[in-house]
Amino acid sequence: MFQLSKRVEYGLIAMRHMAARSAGQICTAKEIADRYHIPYELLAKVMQRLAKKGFITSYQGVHGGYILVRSPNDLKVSEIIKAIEEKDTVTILQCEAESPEDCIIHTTCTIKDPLVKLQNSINKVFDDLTIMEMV
Amino acid sequence: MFQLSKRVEYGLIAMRHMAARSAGQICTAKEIADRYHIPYELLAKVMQRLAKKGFITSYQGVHGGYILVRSPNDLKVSEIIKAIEEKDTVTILQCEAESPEDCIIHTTCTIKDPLVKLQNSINKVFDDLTIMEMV
DNA sequence: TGAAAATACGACCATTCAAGTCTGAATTAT
DNA sequence: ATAATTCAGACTTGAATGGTCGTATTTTCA
Repeated sequence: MFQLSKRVEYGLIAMRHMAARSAGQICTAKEIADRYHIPYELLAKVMQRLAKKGFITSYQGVHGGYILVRSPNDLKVSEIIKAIEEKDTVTILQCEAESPEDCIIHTTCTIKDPLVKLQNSINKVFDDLTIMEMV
Repeated sequence: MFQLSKRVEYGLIAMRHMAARSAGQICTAKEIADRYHIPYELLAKVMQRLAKKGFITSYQGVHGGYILVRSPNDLKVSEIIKAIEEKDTVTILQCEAESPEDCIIHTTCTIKDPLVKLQNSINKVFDDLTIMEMV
């Protein structure tokens, strides 16, 4: 509970790794998987997702791999989490996640307002950390 | 992912509810379950846990129920989360949760340090919000 | 031209966890 | 006694997560 998924952890490790490389240098999924002892197939899927979302560019073929698109200091951790989880919010409250009407509690939910404020504070924390600061 | 569990949500709702009551007034699990349309059995278990951890005092029997032990402005949200989840840390990183040796990555994990800092910021957010501020 | 190295994509499985339910106690006021 | 409550488990179900596998497709290069 209240943990980042392995997918996100792997994604952050990969992004950090690429950021540490000199710009424009290509990285393969295999190389990263080996280096950090993480399962290749899973990492590969994460990177494919990151590629699809435009964070990294993919190159197929023998000397293929991935390259960072944006500058590390322009890459918020929050963005990467959202991309990997395919959500557009990082939400601690469950009722927020689905459509508000689905939540039976909704109308009587007394903790929502204070926790939304708390949510904003947490979002800020994730927004403020960039990949740049991780390398 | 990255959400509070229903248990925690229900627990916070219950704690807030009791805090809103005049001090010393007894509340039953059934009353709270009805009031907020949450499943009684689940809420009951959450409150039993909170009782065991000393946040509320339980009274059995016909006019039994629960009463807040401490003052609402002394009740950090972080404490309640930890009590309900039976963890002594609220941890976003998975490698942190188990014993560090279990994590194969551990030795090569590059994102740990920065995320621990981020963790601290988040902890602060949960520490700073009290039940008092929710009522 | 064929083999090798890489990404791309989807199906699949196993395990865990959360949520919820149920059953049966023990306690206590009336 | 009976009813209302907490207490303590076991149990079921469903979904999500982590991980694996198989099979394309693309590209380089010997």
